[in-house]
This record gives sequence, structure tokens and C-alpha cells, in this order.
Amino acid sequence: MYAAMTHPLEDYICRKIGERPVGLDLVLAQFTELRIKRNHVLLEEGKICHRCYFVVEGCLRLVTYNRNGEESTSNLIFEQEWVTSIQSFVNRQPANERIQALESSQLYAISFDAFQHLVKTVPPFETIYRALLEESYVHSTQRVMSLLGMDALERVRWLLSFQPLIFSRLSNKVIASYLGLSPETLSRLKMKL
Amino acid sequence: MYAAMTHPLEDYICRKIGERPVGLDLVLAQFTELRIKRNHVLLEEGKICHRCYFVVEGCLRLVTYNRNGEESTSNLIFEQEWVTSIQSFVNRQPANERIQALESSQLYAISFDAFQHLVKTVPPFETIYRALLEESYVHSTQRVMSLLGMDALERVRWLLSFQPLIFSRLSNKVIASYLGLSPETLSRLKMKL
DNA sequence: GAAAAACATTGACCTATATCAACGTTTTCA
DNA sequence: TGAAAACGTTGATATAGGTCAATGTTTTTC
Repeated sequence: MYAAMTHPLEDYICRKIGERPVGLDLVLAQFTELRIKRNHVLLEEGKICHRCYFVVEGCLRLVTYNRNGEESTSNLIFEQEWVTSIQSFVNRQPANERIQALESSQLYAISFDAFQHLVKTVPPFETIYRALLEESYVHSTQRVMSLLGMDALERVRWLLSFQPLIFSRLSNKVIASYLGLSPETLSRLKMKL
Repeated sequence: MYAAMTHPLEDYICRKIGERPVGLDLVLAQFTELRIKRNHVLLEEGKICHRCYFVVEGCLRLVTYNRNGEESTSNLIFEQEWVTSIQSFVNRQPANERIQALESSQLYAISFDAFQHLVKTVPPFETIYRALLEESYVHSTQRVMSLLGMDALERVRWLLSFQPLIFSRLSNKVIASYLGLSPETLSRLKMKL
């Protein structure tokens, strides 16, 4: 039970940097804990996203709506990952996506202003943020490639090999909307695996 | 002809930062100029991408190949933009995409090691890199949303409104492969605009 | 813990987009 | 500059995946 004795975000940061950085308490002080229930909407589309969240426990998704009101899952976020509507958070513009909890979740939240301040004044924080942006960008480009070049079955296999966790934890409907498929199609493809 | 008197990369960096940063000459010294012809392949898939390029003049694309050898354009890069195979460059792993010139181009290249060194030792360089990652990540997420939630005609209109330059400069075939469409479909859709 | 709602699956059918083929036009390059 | 190759467009046809509907199952809620 040692894990429960330390601050989850402290663990994360120390692990990422490989040491306990100077000024860490100052960083941690900028975050507030937050617990939300399944289906809770953290951000509605059209609103500006003023916060960035670290996921301690649980799972969330970014949801976009097309002209006909049909939803797509533009991203899935699990433990030890961060979530925000990046375009809205960075550019201070209305979000074109919603942030919704898929499971009851425990989060740490930081405001845009505090985030910017840390990025500017705490070098290790900027480094973590940069590394996170690299990871996220790489992931997003891989996703674009899969959507451009693979058919439905290939995408299912690709997701199964790189993020098998998703299949054991999320509903058929959510997985389908993340893959750009109808639930019926995903249901049928699962039999062909 | 004033523009020709200064270093294009110097211009870019000063414009991004809003002033001439200390140590800029040190940064510029790490880059080497490079001129390539249309269709030249800067990086082949399967090789590790050891360099990052700033585009002074011209246009390039990132190309991925699926199981059947059909190509998709995973990104398009114009003047004043950067190109590398990000996953390969950052993680030192074989690239799953090719970098190819669509026009004869003038570039400035920097090696991975020099790039890392600048990121670590020249704070304004890290800041520019971070801002670039933010922009690129935002762009990539928008692309995912368009591929998940829009039909072919909507994607064409979307591209036309956000990057009209592309239509005046690139071939029907390349635009189609960037939109995830066959050339025939794009050809037909253009009449419906 | 029972009723209601949401979900997963399967079948029948439909449609957006791909594929294949033909042909004229543009580009490339010897 | 002229032959060959690549490209763009259009028509005919094929198909992957979507939509609609029915049914049984799981989850939510009061």
C-alpha cells in the first residue's frame, strides 16, 4: 500500500524526469483534485477549455459531432494520461469537441494560466509538456495513417495489437465510434478475428 | 529584394519569437542548406529519419503505403513549415512513411543530435519547437476529426476553406490521396462545389 | 428488484465511394 | 520536337460498410 501514501501526480512527474525536480511542490500546488461520475461532461463543445486534466483513475473520451449530430470519438484517455481539448486550450477558442467520462474518474486539474506559468518558469515542467506533445502528435499521425490507408478489419486488428486494453474496457459502441465504424460493422468484424 | 539579403531561417525564428534571440548564430550554424528536385525522396520508409527540414521554398509530402502498396499522403508541407518523420525522428525508429518533394525545393536541414542539443541549451529554440508541436498536434487532431466525421464532399469543402492553396498548387491525384479519396471521386466532387 | 433504457447482435437491404476501362490532354524527357 | 508516360475526366459496374429493423441481453434507475 505504499502507492497510496504518495501523490499520484508526484509519482508521474518523478518517473518521467527520473528524479525529484526542484520546485515540484510549487507545481503540485497548482493542481486540484476532482472526482467525476461516469458520463459526466467536463467540457461542452462550443465552450472554451480552461483546464487540463491528469487522469489518476478512470477513463474519458473526446467526442465530436457532425452536421447530423452523429458522434465520433476523437480520442480516448486512460490512467496516467492527460486530457484537454488541445485546440481550445492552446488557442483560447471554442472547442469543437466534448470531454466526457466513460467511467467514474479521479483527476487532477490545472488552469490554463497556471499551466502557462509553470511552462515558463519551471523548466522540467516544460520538458514534460514537450515530451507529451511529441507522444500525442505521434499517436495522432499514426491514427491519420490508419484512417487513410486501412480498411475496417485492418483498423480493428491494429487497435487490438496496439491498445488491447480498449477492447476489454470499453463498449462496442464506443470502440466503433473511435474506429470510424458503425457498431453493427464492428460487431460483425469481431467474429472474423 | 531586401528579403534575399537575410537568412530565411533567421527571419522565421525572429518572427516567431518577436525579437532576435541571444545565441541565434549558434542555432543557424547547425543548419545546412539543401536543394532538391521535384520527386526527390528525402527519406525512404523503413529507414530512420536523422534530420529535420525547414522549407524555404517548395513543397513536400509524407507518403505511407498500405498492404497493397497503394499510397496515401499523410501530410503536406509548404514554405515556412517544417518536415520530418516525427515518430522516426523522435524515437529513433524506422519510419513508416516516405518524405518526397512535390516541387523542386530549397531546405535547411538539421541533424537529430544538433536538434536535441539546441532544444536543451537554447531556451527560445525549445519554445519554438514546443509551439510547433502544439500547432502540428492541433492540425493532426482536426484531420482525424474530418476523417471520422465528414463524408467526401464535406472533406473537400473543409480543405478548400482551410487550405485553399493546396488546390491551386497540387495535382488532383495528390489532393485525393491527402483526403483519403480516389482521384476519380475527387474529380467528380469538384464539379459539385 | 422490477420496469425502462441502453446495448449487442444478426439479417435484409441500400448507398457512397472504389474500381475498371476508355479516351483526350498535359507533362516529361531523350 | 516528338514519343512515351502520367494525368484528368467520364461512364459503367462492383463492393465495403452503412442503415434500418427485430430480438435478446445487459445496465440503469427509481
